[in-house]
Amino acid sequence: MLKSKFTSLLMQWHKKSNRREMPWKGEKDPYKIWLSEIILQQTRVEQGWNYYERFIKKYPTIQQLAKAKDEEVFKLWEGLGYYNRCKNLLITARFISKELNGKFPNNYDKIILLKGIGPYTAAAISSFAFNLPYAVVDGNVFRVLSRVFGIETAIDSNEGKKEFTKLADEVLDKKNAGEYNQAIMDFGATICKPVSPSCSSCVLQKNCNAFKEGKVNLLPFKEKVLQKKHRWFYYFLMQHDNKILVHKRNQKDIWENLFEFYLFESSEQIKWNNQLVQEWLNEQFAIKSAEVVSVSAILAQQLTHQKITGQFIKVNFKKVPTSLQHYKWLVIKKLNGLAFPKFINQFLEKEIV
DNA sequence: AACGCGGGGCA
DNA sequence: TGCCCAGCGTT
Repeated sequence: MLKSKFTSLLMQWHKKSNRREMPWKGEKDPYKIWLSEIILQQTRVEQGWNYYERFIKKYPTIQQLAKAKDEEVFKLWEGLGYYNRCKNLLITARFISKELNGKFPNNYDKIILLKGIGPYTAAAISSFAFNLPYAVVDGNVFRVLSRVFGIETAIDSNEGKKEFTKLADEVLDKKNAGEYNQAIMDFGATICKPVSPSCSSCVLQKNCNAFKEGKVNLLPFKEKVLQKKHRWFYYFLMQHDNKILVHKRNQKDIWENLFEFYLFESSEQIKWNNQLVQEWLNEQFAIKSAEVVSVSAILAQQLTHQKITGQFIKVNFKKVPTSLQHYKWLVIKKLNGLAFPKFINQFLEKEIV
């Protein structure tokens, strides 16, 4: 199909048939567009929707976000995943607030320099807020273009990224970049879906290479295979005097910047029981004044790249061992002010600590 | 250029 | 269970 025909058919579809409403659509405030785009990175619209509304309500301007405390913002981000987005959100809000006098950069080259903003987000902000001619390339765009034009280059290869970026730029409606970008993403999300796309009602069907060749379900093509790790996390809820031991994760690992309890990680399963816990405590902390309160059922969580299995073990110290004195002891009532990973929250929700 | 990073929804 | 989602930073 001619590239110009693709563009005009897509724009016609958008004007006539697309009724996908979202809180940030038609928004012109670059702060709100930026916030929505960060939230939506690798995240479904439905999943990010409420987070967006809570952020805008609590922080209506970038200056207010910039002034917020880290822990408060992470608490609001809790459960959304990819927590580096939240860290970079704060870095960029504070940078713009302090160094740019609160004014969001208004051109692509400056926007893409901001932390947490890559080619996709820079194109999205440039086109939606400033109607600049930059084409977004996200999962939807890879899928639509690979199918319509029958491109089999792997989208997770460097070559593929270049090729699709070039094509995306060629089919962009440069005078209506914002509208076009909305159109192709909505089209990918509602018609040209990953699984069971609506080819029978697709306005591009007659011109779609993948449909003609029967390759719809083979495109887009990926070459990398996901490797999954299995880890065992045993969390000890060390309690003493209405306080509990918490720790902010600070390694380059999952859940960085989130809180957790005292973690004992193992590469294989451990069959804990009261006696084993007691022995382990004696060995680890060389004290006998710890009482094993309870050992939870085995819980599991499936992440994209890892499977976490583990248990929660409550321990009551009559006296805090010296080796734990430099850890952070938090009043239990304040637990709900901290952001925890889902794995921990699924335990806390049904358990009164 | 390759790899690691969450959580949810769907077939 | 496996795949994908309005991707990005690090090494």
